[in-house]
Amino acid sequence: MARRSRHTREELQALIVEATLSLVREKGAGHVTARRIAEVIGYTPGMLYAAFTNLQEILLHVNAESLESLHADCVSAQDGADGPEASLRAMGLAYLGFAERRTHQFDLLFQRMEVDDLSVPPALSQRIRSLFELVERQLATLAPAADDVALQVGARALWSGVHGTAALTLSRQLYIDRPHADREIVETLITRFLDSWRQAPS
Amino acid sequence: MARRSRHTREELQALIVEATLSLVREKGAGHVTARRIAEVIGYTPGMLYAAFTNLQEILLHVNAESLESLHADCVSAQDGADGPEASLRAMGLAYLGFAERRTHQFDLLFQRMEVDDLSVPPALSQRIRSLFELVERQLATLAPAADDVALQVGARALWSGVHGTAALTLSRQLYIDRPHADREIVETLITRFLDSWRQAPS
DNA sequence: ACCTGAACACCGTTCAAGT
DNA sequence: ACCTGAACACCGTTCAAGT
Repeated sequence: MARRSRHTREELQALIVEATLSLVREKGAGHVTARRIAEVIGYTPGMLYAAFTNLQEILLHVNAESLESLHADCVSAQDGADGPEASLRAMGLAYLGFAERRTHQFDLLFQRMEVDDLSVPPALSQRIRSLFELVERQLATLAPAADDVALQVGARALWSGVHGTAALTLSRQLYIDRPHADREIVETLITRFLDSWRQAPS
Repeated sequence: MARRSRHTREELQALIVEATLSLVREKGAGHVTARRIAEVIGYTPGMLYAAFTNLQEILLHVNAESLESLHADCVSAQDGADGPEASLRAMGLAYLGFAERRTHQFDLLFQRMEVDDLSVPPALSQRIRSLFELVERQLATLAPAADDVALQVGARALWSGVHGTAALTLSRQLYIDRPHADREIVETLITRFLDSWRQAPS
């Protein structure tokens, strides 16, 4: 086949990431192959290696997009909330909701990859930090006297619980027989954490 | 090559699982292949399919072994502890310790597999339940009035936090720059949860 | 210069054929 | 009966050769 079109490297990268993202959403990362990505965008597999160093780097960019969505979901969940506690609850439910609706993306996002020498896209690590900052901000409002370390540790303690609940729900390892158990667990977690946080934030 | 030895199906299964476990420990599940397993035990790859239906089933049995170790670690951590709070703290640290020492096993254990039609080995699901029961028991001691549902939800809320901390630490997504941040986070989590739990367990 | 097409060194899994 | 060896339909990645 002849040359199909002229795309700059950046356009090719965007095409590839978009195609890969849709494959991940539909089938899961396990079914994504270089040959299938190439097929979707109408190129040969070899061409991918002109735009990225390997398949793993492409998946890292998919993760950056996923985290962008997750972050946006959390921010807009907070928008409708009244006060820091409601805000944290809304964020927690949004996080669970993302894990349920975009299961394959969530899986890929938190699955440990062997990142040999690839640079993690800056958008990726930046968005994770931002997520924690959203939590820290609400905790700070609830306890203005808390210092930075307490806020950082507290936000990570609380959010590890939300994340763990989402992760265990997806891997069906929660072993509890109640409808919407995940939401109940996250509600409990947030209630109890804030209970204690309000009394003594340090 | 001629027949090398006579093994019953059960002996073969044990050989295979043991070989696979050691490959997982050394290199991670991503580097485990049917050909490598066969090489370790001195058979041909095809033979694996006389003992198991596929590679995935073998990995499920590896998970059963891993969970056995994790459970044993948690139980023996409790043995040295004085009282329910110390017991939960010791378990939490043991859980983190397992995730750190046996990283590849932990990864495989909580990575979502597409379990087509394979039966999860009963030892596997049973051990997860047992882990939660260890937590429930300590929570019950702290609040004898708590009902079963509160205990189940509480144990999962608390343990999702411990699990989430371990998972985020391994995937380097905690983004906090403190030595032993994971332990600090788990300590915080347990302290705050119990703080609230003691006051109002329901 | 951009992209292809073929190749290389791998996979998981099956199954006829050997012993 | 037990196990092999070869095959099938795939992989990710590279790179000489075409346009």
